[in-house]
Amino acid sequence: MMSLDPAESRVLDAAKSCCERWGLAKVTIEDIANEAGVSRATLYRMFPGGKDILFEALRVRELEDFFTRLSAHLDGAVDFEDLMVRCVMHATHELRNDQHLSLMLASEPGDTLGQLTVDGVPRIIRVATVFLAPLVDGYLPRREGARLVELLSRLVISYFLAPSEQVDLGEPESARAFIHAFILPAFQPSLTRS
Amino acid sequence: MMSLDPAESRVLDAAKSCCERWGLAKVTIEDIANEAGVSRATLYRMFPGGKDILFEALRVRELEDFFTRLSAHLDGAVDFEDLMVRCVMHATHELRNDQHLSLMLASEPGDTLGQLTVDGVPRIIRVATVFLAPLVDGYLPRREGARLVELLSRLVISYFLAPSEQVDLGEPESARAFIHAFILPAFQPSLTRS
DNA sequence: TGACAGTGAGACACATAGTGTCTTACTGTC
DNA sequence: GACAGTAAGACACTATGTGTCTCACTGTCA
Repeated sequence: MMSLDPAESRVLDAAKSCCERWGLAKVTIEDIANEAGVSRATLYRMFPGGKDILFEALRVRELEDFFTRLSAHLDGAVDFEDLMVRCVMHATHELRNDQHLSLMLASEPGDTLGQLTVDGVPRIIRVATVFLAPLVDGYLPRREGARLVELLSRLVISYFLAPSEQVDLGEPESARAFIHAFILPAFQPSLTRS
Repeated sequence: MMSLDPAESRVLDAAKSCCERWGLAKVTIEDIANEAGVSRATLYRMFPGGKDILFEALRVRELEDFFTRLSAHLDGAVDFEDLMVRCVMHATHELRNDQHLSLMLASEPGDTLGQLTVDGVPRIIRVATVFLAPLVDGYLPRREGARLVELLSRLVISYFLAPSEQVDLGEPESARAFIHAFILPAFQPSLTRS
């Protein structure tokens, strides 16, 4: 999406690492400014509104990075089913390997869960749609594609947070079976090809 | 040494884990009280003086635990040299494997180094002497024993903080060679046996 | 050279959070 | 039923963080 200037990016990196060290609740604007090597004034100039706006920006950046990495794994998909399977599989892997996320879940479960299940979900779905819609476009009408992306986003998050004994979306066979059983039937009628 | 009552011990555990989560600078008395499941009032009753006194007590406890574990490895020593070698070896291992210590060194290098090199050293040497003097008593006069313990304490700390390319006090052969070359000659004349 | 945008430093009033001390009421024990 | 120990919370005080400003400095353009 829109790329930040290097200074802003440095500040977000600082926010991230401060957050990992002390937890969201304990970080101060001053900590972040020091870590980034900028003055507090500059930080307020970049992110007017302070901590809230800053961490909001950080979440947006992380989210876009997430989907950028995810998209990279989706290029070679040979058909619709394959695309879906890769999508949920790699999204699941990304979530499971996300160092920052697991630290946040450990130290601030409340806020972090909120970001994954309540407050943050609309944004997640919005960003997911922006990134994934182009890939689905070849297979489904735009509206159906959006519905699909939303559905998969919710499912991946749910299975990540509360793993199932039946389904492991990180495993190719399991993911494929899942997609085959629950996703394809619902969207088959709208499929414009493959 | 003197054993704390269970409640005080719980508070110190809480202080330790809070400290690991947020760093010494960011912990509040309230955090610790909550973690320990006691009221702030009780905590002030146990440790009048607040945070300083509390963390002082924690350091004392950690130090005594350290030497208690160390002593356990020293029982089977067959002669003076063997005792010295086991001592520096296991002390070095303890330091290297100390989770809490390495977290502190990573997140608050300044204060932690202070505790290992400046402010804390007198206490370390005092506690080391109390714990180790009895073991050395059979070999050296009391005064010489104290000098030895102090010397070894300083050396172990130094080699732990700044590993040498020549010497690894965690390795049996290296530790033995070191003791043989630098410690024994200085104390041989005072040795009352073996 | 002189305007200019961006910055760091720090003053500031304000808000929030933490501290240390008390009083009160509750709980279990002897 | 006295007693010790505690939680809860009121309290004044302090420290820390916040958000906004001003000002002086620096490098970059014309």
